[in-house]
Amino acid sequence: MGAPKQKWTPEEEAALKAGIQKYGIGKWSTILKDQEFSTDLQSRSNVDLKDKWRNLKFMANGLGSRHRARVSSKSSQLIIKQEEDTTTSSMVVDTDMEVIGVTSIAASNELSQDVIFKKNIPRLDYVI
Amino acid sequence: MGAPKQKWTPEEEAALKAGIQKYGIGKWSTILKDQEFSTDLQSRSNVDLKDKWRNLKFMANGLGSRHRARVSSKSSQLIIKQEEDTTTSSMVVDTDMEVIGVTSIAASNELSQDVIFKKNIPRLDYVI
DNA sequence: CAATAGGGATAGGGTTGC
DNA sequence: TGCAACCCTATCCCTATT
Repeated sequence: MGAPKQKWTPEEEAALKAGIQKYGIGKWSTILKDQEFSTDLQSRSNVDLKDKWRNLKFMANGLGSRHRARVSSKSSQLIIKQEEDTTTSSMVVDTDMEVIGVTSIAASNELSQDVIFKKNIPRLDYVI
Repeated sequence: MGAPKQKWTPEEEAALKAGIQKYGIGKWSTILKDQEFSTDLQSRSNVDLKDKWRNLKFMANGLGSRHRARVSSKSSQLIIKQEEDTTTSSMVVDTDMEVIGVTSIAASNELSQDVIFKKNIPRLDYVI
């Protein structure tokens, strides 16, 4: 094992969120190359950023980890999908820099759903 | 609520140790997939293997269970680290199939420490 | 080939039952 | 009550795809 397990610090988490605000979801390498974030994220790879974001997403939706969410009943299943084209997506961020929402628009024949979440107070009623 | 506490048999324990000899520490799923061990370990998961190995490790180091070990003073703390590349690691096993030692070699600039243990007679003097 | 998405595996803290 | 066995899940790995 390269690193025995490097826990994410609040600084790293904040840098990741700020990077997502600036470039959008899925632009992990772009975020890493930005001097604004590269200092805090020095010890992280683009894959690390992807994995951490996945984890944050599921933490925020109030259902716990992604594995727990997968065993929920089909009727209440949350299927979260991101749109790759940042020009068609928007993000909502509160004053504390907590990402509270991401809305994406389906392109062409690709299915898409909105993902809306908040860190401490899940707003599942917003989710369709 | 989970499984009714299935105690490890000597056969299972031996299979686990043999698997570790063959593939190295941390290759739990690989061990389970090997037909040589899958029979004896049929009722065990990769996580079970990991947990059992952790118990064996702490039993062997003479400090008792891992929960007790956590309250020991920093100066006497044992920090155990494994090298992932099995081609650079070796293991020493006695005739009774008791794992008595594992030595790993640091790769490139990565720090590494040896872990040496014995089941009944701790050999802490071997640990640096 | 560099990067991303997603499934899968591992590590380590926490919990439970005997 | 201590400990072996088991659970939870953040982090890390592997592979397919583009």
